[in-house]
Amino acid sequence: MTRTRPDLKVIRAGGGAKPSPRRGASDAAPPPAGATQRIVESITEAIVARRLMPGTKLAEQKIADIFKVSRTLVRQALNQLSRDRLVTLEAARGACVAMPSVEEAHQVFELRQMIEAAMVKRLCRAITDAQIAELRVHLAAERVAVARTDVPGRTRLLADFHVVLARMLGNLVLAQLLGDLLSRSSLISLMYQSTHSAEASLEEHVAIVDALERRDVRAAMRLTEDHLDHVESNLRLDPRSPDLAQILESE
Amino acid sequence: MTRTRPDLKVIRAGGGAKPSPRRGASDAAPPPAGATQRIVESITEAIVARRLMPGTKLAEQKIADIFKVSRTLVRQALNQLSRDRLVTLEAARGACVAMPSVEEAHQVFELRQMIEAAMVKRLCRAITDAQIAELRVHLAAERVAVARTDVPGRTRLLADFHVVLARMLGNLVLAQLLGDLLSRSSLISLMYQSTHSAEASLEEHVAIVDALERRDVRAAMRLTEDHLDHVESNLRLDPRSPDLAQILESE
DNA sequence: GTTCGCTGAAGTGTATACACTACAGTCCAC
DNA sequence: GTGGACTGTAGTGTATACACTTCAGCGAAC
Repeated sequence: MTRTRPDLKVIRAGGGAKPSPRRGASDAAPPPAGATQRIVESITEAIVARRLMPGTKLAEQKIADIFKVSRTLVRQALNQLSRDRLVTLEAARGACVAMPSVEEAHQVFELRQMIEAAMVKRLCRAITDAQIAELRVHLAAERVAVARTDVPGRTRLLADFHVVLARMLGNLVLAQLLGDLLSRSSLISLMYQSTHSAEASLEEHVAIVDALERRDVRAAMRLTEDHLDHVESNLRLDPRSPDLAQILESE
Repeated sequence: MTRTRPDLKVIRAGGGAKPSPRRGASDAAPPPAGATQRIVESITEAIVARRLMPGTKLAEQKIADIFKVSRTLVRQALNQLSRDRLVTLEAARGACVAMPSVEEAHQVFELRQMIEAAMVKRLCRAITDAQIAELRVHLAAERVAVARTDVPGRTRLLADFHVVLARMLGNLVLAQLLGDLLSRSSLISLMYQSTHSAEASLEEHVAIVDALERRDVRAAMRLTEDHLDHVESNLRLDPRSPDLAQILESE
């Protein structure tokens, strides 16, 4: 028996409102930019915002009805999402919101550690005072969201911090890659995290910016690696409830 | 006027023969793994093997005829390829083999430098003697291909060296990412490289493996960064013929 | 009572049809 | 002779149709 299948209409909750300024710093593709992209962004946002739980079946026709389009466009969207690893496609069985394995979770965080440490290293040499100020503004926004326990907002801001860093290197390829990894990280957190300490993440972000301001390469790298270690170790990666549910369902 | 449009049948030359053991160390999806994937791999292989030149128009119906399928599957394949940045999709104008800009080329190599240096750093602590031996075997194969000036073979082997390193960390996410970046690098080399010194690349690979064998972290990282710097600086990234052609065509 | 096989519904995989956009070549007006 | 509007064609964007796979439910045989 499948658990309470959440109504797929959650996909649209707040869907088109936030055009998700990510995924296109170069191609400013506004509203008429293909209906497929709209579907991709809505579903991505729904997953990252934790309205769609891992394992949720994504039936093509139902999504098509919700968006008032044909299955053709939905299939394109699901294919794209599967390349982002946010949904899994099983041959002739359809699409589900992905359930990343413990191993995959670890690999994603390891890769982020490698990339973000290298990124911060270069940033120490390249960052300007204006960019430092910009980071301070971002941190202030994080602090507000954390203070008012605005869960969706703080989740997004805490993740965007890393993308903002990436963009400051002026490397769009890097920025997009990190955006993808952060989406996957969101899904992983959703699946395995019990109580993530948003306050701790915020303070670690502050420490990283402090190190950047001092141009302290060694400290910035170590703080970044520690931060990601900390986030990962706060996950419940030991075989517990989510995996249990998965096992029970697949039997 | 478009330049001499090479016959699209080049897509199939040697197509299904080499199932391209890349792109799926986990999902061993052999022949019946969807016709779409077959098309993606054929076109990818054709681009990387330099049978399809940058800018070549990829008309859906023509490709559909070649593979004896409907446009539906071709569209799926082209969408996937566009996410790999190997082809560009222009709204209502169709698909072309991508022509990465100078800026994008630099960003790809910068990202590779960041990732591969970090990868080699970790590898110094984790690599086993058996894996060193495996690398020596790979280097021997590279040497043979370089010696007999087997251009397609040496190109593939020189690129695979980096993927082999990635796989040795046991991180599939990393390995797949690097595979994608190497495809893009191949396209970039194809577009901008005049005479790449395969011998130099080979010797630099040897030096990296030597450093790995000594577990010399500092040297391994520096050699890796230098290697990629060298490859990039051997490209003709100054505005020359390819860009000129591009500019003339877009006016 | 359990297990195997059947059947029907639901859903995916692929092909085809049709509308619309972009482009080239032509024709007409000036 | 040149510039601009027109029209035909090629090609993309989306929808729909149909075949096939999967799965749940039911019934019969053991």
